[in-house]
Amino acid sequence: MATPKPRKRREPRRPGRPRADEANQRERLLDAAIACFASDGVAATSQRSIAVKAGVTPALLNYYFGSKDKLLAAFIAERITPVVAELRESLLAAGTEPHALVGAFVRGIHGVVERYPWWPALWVREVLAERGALRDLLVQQISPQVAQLLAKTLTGAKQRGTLAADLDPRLLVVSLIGLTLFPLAAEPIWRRMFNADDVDRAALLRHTLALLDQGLGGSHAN
Amino acid sequence: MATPKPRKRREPRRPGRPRADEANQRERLLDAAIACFASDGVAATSQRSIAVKAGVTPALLNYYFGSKDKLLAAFIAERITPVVAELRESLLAAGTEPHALVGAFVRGIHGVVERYPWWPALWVREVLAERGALRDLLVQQISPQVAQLLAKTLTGAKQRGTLAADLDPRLLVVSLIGLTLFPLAAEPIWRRMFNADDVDRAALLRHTLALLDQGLGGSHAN
DNA sequence: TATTTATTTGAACGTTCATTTAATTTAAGC
DNA sequence: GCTTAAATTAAATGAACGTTCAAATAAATA
Repeated sequence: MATPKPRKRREPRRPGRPRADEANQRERLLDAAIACFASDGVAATSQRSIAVKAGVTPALLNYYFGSKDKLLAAFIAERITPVVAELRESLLAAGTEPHALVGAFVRGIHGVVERYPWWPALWVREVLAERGALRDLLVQQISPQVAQLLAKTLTGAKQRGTLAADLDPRLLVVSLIGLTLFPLAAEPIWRRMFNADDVDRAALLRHTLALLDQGLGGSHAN
Repeated sequence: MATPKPRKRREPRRPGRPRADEANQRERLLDAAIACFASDGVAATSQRSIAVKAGVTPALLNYYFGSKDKLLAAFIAERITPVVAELRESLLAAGTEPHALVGAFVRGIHGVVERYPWWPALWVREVLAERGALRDLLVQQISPQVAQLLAKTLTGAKQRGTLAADLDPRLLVVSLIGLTLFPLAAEPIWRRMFNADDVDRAALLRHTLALLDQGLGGSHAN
């Protein structure tokens, strides 16, 4: 467990306003919630487990957020939406040439994950599931800002011939996400699986860009 | 909902052994469980919700499976493991040339998903999560049979120069899974997102193989 | 036909969940 | 220093959970 346990272990915290240290509880609680969401999934996370991780009682969560639903809403508004807006900006700055655009996307995702390690696991998990907690958000808000933008630009590139003819621009967006988000989400697994301690994020990034650039390469009969 | 509701709707089923129709309850219950697992996640699925979907009481689940844990174990043993073994066979039959091997993998996954539509969503969801219900299974049993086999063969190919030099064979396995399983898991989403009713599974397969074959293609300055 | 065995429910148990309320402690403002 | 406001917990609520068990009903066997 990465999260530090509640500071001292002395007597079990009594009621009452705390001694002025330990400000920004709200942010701490959000952090704890995200950690639980990422490891157990949103639906399977109880307020109790979040509270335990943060070293408080479940009642405090409702003091700050009102309810479980509102806690999720706060998480989305304060920790998801801003990052997506940022990602969109970097795409807009990358222009319309496919290799540059795709590179910007892959690098952009890597950049996000660098700062928010929980991002890919949570994202993959809560979007792909039929009743995932972030699914509606993706389709209604994120997708227009990022995926549609990408697809539109790639469609233009294909018409100009700067994108291979047998690729579907819309499917390429999906492939891109699968090619970046998935390996990052699965990182702990393939590290263990392949004893791949020698591979760092930069190597993963290079590998991904190389695959996108040229495919498998080598000679082949097919 | 795909699962047919309990046949008749008359009076609310009393106790007692049923009238000889409606055999293989066990399989029906497993189907219902899988449907719930796929849409809500394993941890968030209650026995009650499975029972409701199958039109029985929660007690019956425990009659057939003993407990929630054993139900999960039965699901894995009876519905996951056999398919993996099958997939492994098709890889062994594909030989060692990278393009053929990779093609066999991609086609193999598509074949599995054709028969078991719940496969990708469940897989992605329960493996990527830190405490996912299938994670240990993957690392300890599936991975050696499929992923390690792939990685080993690809490593050999790279040494013989039939695989691009700047690809990492182990990471390529991860890329492959991301490139096939992820788009299939996300199918309902990108269909809606891009109004992509014109794209069928065969088109997705062609697109994926094309991307693997040549990358983005087109002309580029980079 | 009589008896045993298999399958199913209803009802109950103790646990955990999200949420509310009252009490408690400290900080902040006057 | 007094009063008010903010932050926190303990305790309580009712709903949902997994599980167990006796009773009920039909099938299978003798």
